[in-house]
Amino acid sequence: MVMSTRTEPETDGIRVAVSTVIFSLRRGARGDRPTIVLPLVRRTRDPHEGRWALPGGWLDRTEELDVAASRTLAETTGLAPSYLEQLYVFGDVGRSPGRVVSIVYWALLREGAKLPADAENVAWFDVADLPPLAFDHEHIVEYALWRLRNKVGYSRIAHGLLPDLFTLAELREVYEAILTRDLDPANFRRQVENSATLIPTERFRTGSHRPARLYRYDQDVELADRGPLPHPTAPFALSREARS
Amino acid sequence: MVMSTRTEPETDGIRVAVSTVIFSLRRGARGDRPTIVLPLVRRTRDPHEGRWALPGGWLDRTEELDVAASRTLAETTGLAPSYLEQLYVFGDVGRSPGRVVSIVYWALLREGAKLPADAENVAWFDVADLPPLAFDHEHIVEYALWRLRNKVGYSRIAHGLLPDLFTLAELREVYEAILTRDLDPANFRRQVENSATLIPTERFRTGSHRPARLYRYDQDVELADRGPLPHPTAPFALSREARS
DNA sequence: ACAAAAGTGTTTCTACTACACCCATGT
DNA sequence: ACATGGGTGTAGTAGAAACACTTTTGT
Repeated sequence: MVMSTRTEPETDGIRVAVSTVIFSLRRGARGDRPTIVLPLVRRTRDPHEGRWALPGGWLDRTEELDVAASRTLAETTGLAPSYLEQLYVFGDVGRSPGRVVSIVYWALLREGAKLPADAENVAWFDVADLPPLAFDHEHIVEYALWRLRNKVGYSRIAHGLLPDLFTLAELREVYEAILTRDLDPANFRRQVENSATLIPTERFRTGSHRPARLYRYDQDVELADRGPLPHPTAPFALSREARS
Repeated sequence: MVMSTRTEPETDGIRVAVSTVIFSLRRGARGDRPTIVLPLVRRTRDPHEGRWALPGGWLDRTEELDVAASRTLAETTGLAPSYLEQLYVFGDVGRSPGRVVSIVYWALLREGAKLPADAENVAWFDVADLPPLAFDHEHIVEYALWRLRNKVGYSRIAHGLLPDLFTLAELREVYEAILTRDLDPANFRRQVENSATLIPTERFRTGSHRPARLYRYDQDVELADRGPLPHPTAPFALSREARS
């Protein structure tokens, strides 16, 4: 360790936090377009007490970054994400008392995620109708939505919001919810069929009108191209502890 | 401040560093395709002493993130970048002794950047022919190159490597250097002309064969779409202190 | 029978590609 | 004059968009 008696720039006292923007899907009344929702946590202590904020926490010294994101995600929702990616680092000097550098991830949860029964001060919000948020979290959510809308155009990321089996109409509705505009069902069908990322099954969704074929993921295709970055550490399977 | 006597996860002792991958352009013998180059710093102290590393330094508690990136960039090259963007945060537990979270930026410098005369232990390297690097900097450079190659396809980012006036052939050579493949001059011309991001001037580059028209940037068009992110803080004009 | 969603066919439009060709200058 | 890079023209191709149409179910 190099010690110096000169007055040097102060590099200690910077705290590192990890937060996650968690997107999921909520289907409303039958026939309505589904909406993108995210869970927020009501703050119970000082800066911005009472305001809604992104789930997060302090980074532990021995904890990988994506594990920290998965951990806070699991603590909030009790679930493991179907997709997790680093979003951005927000570290403006004035964004929080003291100097806090927030490493923000964004994640997808499959449709129908339920908050654990013991979850207090946690609630789902429609991204189109958010309350005032703590810190600069409104900007963060806005940027995460921008990233999601971009990524949906050139990757299979929308599949991360759906269960294992789904119809093409359900997949299209996910795209429509993210892009907030209607898509032509005929052209949409051809595009995803030509992309060779879906496997048709012999099962059908009945109950209304003509049955629709169910599709499933091609597990060999990644949800999104992450470039040369390594894959995230497998999140510890908090939601799978119950299996036999 | 909330104090606790329980044994809690340790969140102190994490250090925050800022590094920058700085790309510029080097033209070789006349007629050869230019190459993408970046400056590296030879480490003079312990972890990986003697190895080449990305320019960087510790984040000061009162310093904005992009200012820290600009600062280390200026300390290394004496110049201000034509483009600066956050790349990624690397924070693996094992990447460095102690826990270091590195916020990495990437930047472009216009062609022909010269290192300051007093620059010791700094040198330019062709990205296609790098020496072994310290820490995980090889992966970082690989990722930055991937981002550059992607971004060149959907933004005007290549202009950040050129001086104010340039020919279409020079611009095309930048694309070819980044993508490492030849482009059709005729089609390339039409693409950039249709993009309405260049303004033709009445000046021409002479000296060989038919003179080529010089173009300049349309200042109103951003180099790259940054989404809803705020623009970087204007880097303090270290290279412009001499004006009047 | 009819409504409504599933699924197919067809035309148009646009953008990129390949490549032939002409233009203007230095040697 | 001729070689060379600057610059234009044009036909072919692939994919997206628009929309008419057929199919299959529930009521």
